[in-house]
Amino acid sequence: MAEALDEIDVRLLAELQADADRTNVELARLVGLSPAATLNRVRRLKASGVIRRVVARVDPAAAGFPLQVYVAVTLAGAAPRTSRAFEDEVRALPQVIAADWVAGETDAILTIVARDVADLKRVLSRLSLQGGQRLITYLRLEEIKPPSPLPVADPATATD
Amino acid sequence: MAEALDEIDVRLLAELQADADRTNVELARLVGLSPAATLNRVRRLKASGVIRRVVARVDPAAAGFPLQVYVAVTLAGAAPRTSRAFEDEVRALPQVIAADWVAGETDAILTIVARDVADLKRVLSRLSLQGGQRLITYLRLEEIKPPSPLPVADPATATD
DNA sequence: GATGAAATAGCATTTGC
DNA sequence: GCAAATGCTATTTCATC
Repeated sequence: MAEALDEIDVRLLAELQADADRTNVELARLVGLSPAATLNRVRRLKASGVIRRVVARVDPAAAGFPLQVYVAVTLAGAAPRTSRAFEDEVRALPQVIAADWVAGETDAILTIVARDVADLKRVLSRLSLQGGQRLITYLRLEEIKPPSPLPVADPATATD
Repeated sequence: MAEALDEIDVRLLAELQADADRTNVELARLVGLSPAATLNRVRRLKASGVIRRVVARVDPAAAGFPLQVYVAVTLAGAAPRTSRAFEDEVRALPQVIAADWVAGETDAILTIVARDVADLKRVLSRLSLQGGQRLITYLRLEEIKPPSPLPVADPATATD
C-alpha cells in the first residue's frame, strides 16, 4: 500500500510529531531540503495516511474536564449484536475521547473525560446499559510522560 | 490562573482539536472574527497552556510499529525511590509513548508501541526490573473510536 | 481590553528545469 | 529535487468601540 519511508520522511515525521506548529520553510531547513520538496513530502505523508491528521492537543483540566479516567471494559458476551451496540454507544458519547478493542484481561480500553463525578457516573452508567458487564475504572492522578512521538528515528528501535 | 474561556475560545478549541491544519484566515471565518483577532486569541490559548501543543498524529502501524499495547502496572511497594526509578525508566524508554499514575486496581497505565514481539518483550522486561511488579498487558486489536477532541462545545456536557 | 482595517514582510504553492 | 515567481497569508500597526 505505502511506499517505504526514507531517512528524510522519518525526520519529517519526528519533527511534525514533536511540533507541527512551524512553517514549511523552517521544516525544510531542519531536514535539509528545499521548501518545495518538503511540501511535496509532507503532502504525500498526509495523503498516504501515515500522518492521520494535525491537531491541537488541549489540556483537559484547563478546558473544563478535571476528571480523566481509563476504563477497562468486559463485555456481556461475544455476540456481534452486543459489541455493535457497545461500539455505537462509545462513538455517541462525547466524553469518550478514545476507545480500542483489546486482547487481554478485558475486551476494550476507553479513555474518558468528565466535568464532574455526576458526569462520569452518567457515562459509566450508559456503558453498562450497552453491554459493559464489568467496568474497571482507573482515575488518572498525574502524568508520568506526556503523549510523545512514535520513536520513528530512535536507533534503539531501528530495524535495519 | 487562566481566564475563563468564552464562547469563541471554545469554538476555536473545538476547531483546532479537530483539525489544526488550516490557515488563520480560514479559522477566522469559521468563528466569525477578523484574522487579527483570531490570531491573538489562538496565541493566548497557546501561551496560557490551554493548547499544550500542535502535533501531527501518525499512524503507528504505518510508521513501523504494528504492536500497540496498554500496560497496567502495579509497583513493587510505594517507596518514593521505587516510583522515582520507575518514572525514570518510563521516560527513558522511547517505546513508551504515554504514561500516567492512576488510582484504581493498579498504579500506572502505560501506552507502548513496538516494532515486533522481541522489542515489546525488551520493554516489559525493563519495566519489571525498575519496580513493575505486575504488568497486565492489553494488546490493541482495533480502534473503536479514534483520539477525539474534548467535548468542549458539547451541550450534553455543558456546565452553564 | 479587544477588535477591525490597512499595510508589510514572509510564506505557501506553482511552474519550469 | 531545486530555483525562481506569483498570489496569499501571517503578522504588525494603529485607530476605534
